[in-house]
Amino acid sequence: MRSLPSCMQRLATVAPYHLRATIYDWHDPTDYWYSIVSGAARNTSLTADGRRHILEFLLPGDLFGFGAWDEHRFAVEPVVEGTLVARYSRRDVEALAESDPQLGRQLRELAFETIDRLQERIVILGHTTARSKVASFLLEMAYRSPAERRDSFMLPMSRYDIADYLALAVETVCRTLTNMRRRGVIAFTTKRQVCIMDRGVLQKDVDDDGAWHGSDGSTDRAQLSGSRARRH
Amino acid sequence: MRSLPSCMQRLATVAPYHLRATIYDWHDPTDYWYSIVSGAARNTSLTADGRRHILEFLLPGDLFGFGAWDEHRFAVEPVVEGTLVARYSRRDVEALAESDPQLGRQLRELAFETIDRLQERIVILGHTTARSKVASFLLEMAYRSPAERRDSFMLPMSRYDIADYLALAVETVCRTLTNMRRRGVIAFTTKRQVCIMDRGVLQKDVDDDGAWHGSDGSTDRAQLSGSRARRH
DNA sequence: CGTAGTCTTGAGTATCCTCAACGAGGGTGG
DNA sequence: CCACCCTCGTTGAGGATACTCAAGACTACG
Repeated sequence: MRSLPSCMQRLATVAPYHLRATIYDWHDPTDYWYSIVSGAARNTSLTADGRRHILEFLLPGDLFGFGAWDEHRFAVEPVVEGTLVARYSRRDVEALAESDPQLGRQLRELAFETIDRLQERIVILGHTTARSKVASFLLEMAYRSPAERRDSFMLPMSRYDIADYLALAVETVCRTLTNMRRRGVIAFTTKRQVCIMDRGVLQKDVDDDGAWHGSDGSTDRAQLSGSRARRH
Repeated sequence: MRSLPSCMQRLATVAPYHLRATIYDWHDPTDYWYSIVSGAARNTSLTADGRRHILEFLLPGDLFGFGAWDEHRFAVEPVVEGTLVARYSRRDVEALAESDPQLGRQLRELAFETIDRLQERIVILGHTTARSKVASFLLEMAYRSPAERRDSFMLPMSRYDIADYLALAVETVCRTLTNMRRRGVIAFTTKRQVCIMDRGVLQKDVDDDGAWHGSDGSTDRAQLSGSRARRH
């Protein structure tokens, strides 16, 4: 995780957020950019029928609030009490970038990182089985955890948040996690503290998306038409 | 659709691509940025089991190839024969931006547009029913079509591409389109030319995601737990 | 200790996937 | 010119996954 440009740090206003508060809301003007200092947040979209969808989880170091519109189209809320968020005046930063092309370049790089993160996210959502989605999610969280905690890390969010993140029902998330625990792939010290016991199996769960029956590979999938195993 | 900065146009190299060619491939160095001049392309990810997933469709005007890595992590291929693509040397453009903060700002804006597009994409993928996904896809394509063709537009990609885009089986895409046609929501002049007959119903299909049974609203969804209708 | 929210498990059902088959259209070669 | 092949598109039948509904255990907190 790249750190933010030092010249931005001087423009930062850091504040803690309560669980019920919003860091920014739908239709708020896009006057600020933000980054998580500690804690975690979720970028959420509320659909017409009151259903909720989580676009991304924001962890320490992530810069967010980017957009080409005048108003935010989604809402960002903390998922842990007292999450510390740094706020930067968009106008001030852009004025600074006007005279400092180096900062402009760094801002571009940060936007590119957001693009990478979102693209990876789309790949995860593109998986079709619950097992593949949950395995992807766990590996993503492991990857985004501090390097010394890649195999035993905290899930700051609730099971409901995970469900809305993966577009699954809460019950399915629970069942899948339980199944992985019973298979010895993961373990829980608490409900929110997870240990990856067998990263290889977890990766295999990701890759086996769509290959439910008969993993012996006897069926020549390359002969089939459709999205399953197409040669390009 | 915003047009690209004029000073970038001078750096462009335009070339047509055949169907079997790749505009850029996995692991290619990220030395160039690109934009579609005419035609269409798909940004694809090949998974371990040979399955394919389409991250986004690229249409005329879209700038792409952004990323914070040295190598591309996905491949972009044309979906129509002879797609015209403009190529820009990343180094040249960034060098230009170094001396022209205005261009740097425009590049940021373009990256922000990509972020917006990807976030919208995640919302679509987050829908759970096939009907909702396909309806979202049609509305997205309508929105991205030229303004005078918002209700009768071309689908440049195959049904297989649509399936891999929405993480559905081809057969499900076909069945859903057929169902929409039978309901009089859409119509086809050819297999690739679609007319939106009732935009309201289509929007309703998007919103009714997850509300399969009993659309009378008698069940107080706010009382239910889980991702279905949570008060936040 | 009661309440509210989170987490988990069970039972039944519906949607979507897989497998299979067929028609349409375009390109190629005998 | 027509047969042949290949891809794309569509429809049908059956089965499995994930959803809904339901209920209970667990945790935090006033």
